[in-house]
Amino acid sequence: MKPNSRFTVAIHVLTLLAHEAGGEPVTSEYIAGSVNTNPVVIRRLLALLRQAKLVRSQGGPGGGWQLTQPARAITLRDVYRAVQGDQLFPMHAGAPNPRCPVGAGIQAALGAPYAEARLALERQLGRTTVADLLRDVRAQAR
Amino acid sequence: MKPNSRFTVAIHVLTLLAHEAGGEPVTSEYIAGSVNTNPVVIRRLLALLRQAKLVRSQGGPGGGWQLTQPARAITLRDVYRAVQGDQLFPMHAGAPNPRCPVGAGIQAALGAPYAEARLALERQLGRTTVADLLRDVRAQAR
DNA sequence: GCGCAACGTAACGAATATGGTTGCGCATGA
DNA sequence: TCATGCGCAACCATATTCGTTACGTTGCGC
Repeated sequence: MKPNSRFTVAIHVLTLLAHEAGGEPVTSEYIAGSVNTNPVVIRRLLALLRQAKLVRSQGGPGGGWQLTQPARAITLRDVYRAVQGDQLFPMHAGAPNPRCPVGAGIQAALGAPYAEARLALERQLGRTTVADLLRDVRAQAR
Repeated sequence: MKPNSRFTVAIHVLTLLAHEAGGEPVTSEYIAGSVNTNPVVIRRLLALLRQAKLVRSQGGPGGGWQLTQPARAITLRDVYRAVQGDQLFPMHAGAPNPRCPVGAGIQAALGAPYAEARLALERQLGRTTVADLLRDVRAQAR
């Protein structure tokens, strides 16, 4: 899948917006230059972040993208939930054989462990904020 | 990313082996019947689990697959590490722009949070064993 | 009102990953 | 020696992602 770099790119973009915060809105073309991709790709991704109310966009000249919250208030958990809609651990492609005792019950049995695993992951992601990353990136630049 | 059902299928297979433990080795064809897929797919997956020393295989008539450890000793963390070789959160496809301060440092800044997130996930997965799942599946069957 | 700048979105294609299938070689045990 | 079952490579179908083009829409400034 698999290579789904949405999460990493989303964090990159938000960190960039935090870096430029306070000035003019940032255009998707500028962002695309930093990520090294196409503006449309960025807009597609930012549409997800806007649904999650992490950013807002403005059309017209002088328009672009801005954070709706201080970077300190945005955790990686928020980003994860905004862009990673699919299941962490997908189930079988086709359903397992219901006539086999294990096949019949395995998916139900996995529900709780999978949910707990996702919670544990999100709990840890909640400990890092975009502000943390921005500080780290700026420290590297020296 | 996505659909990588290897993890779920691997757990299914191990639970099935635990269910049949004590008797004859189980053939990949029989397992494929429970998972509802092709024997070759099962053998490909079991090859990974064998590398991790979770199962052993035997050729010839009466051959098949068996667990190398009691189900109580196999955690979902072991399975995860055996079949999920790739990064949890892939980085950018192409490298970000090194002339942008954020692009230059974001991947390095993400190293620690990503590693901690993976650890948290694995720690939680380590709390469930194949024996737990087998008990759950058998309880459902009643 | 006009025009430009920028987003919004649909449509298409290339590249890649995954899962399924076939085929054939090899080891093993009766 | 022969049938059984694994080992493995090759191939195809499908799905997803990412990139790109194209076109519509919005909002600001003149």
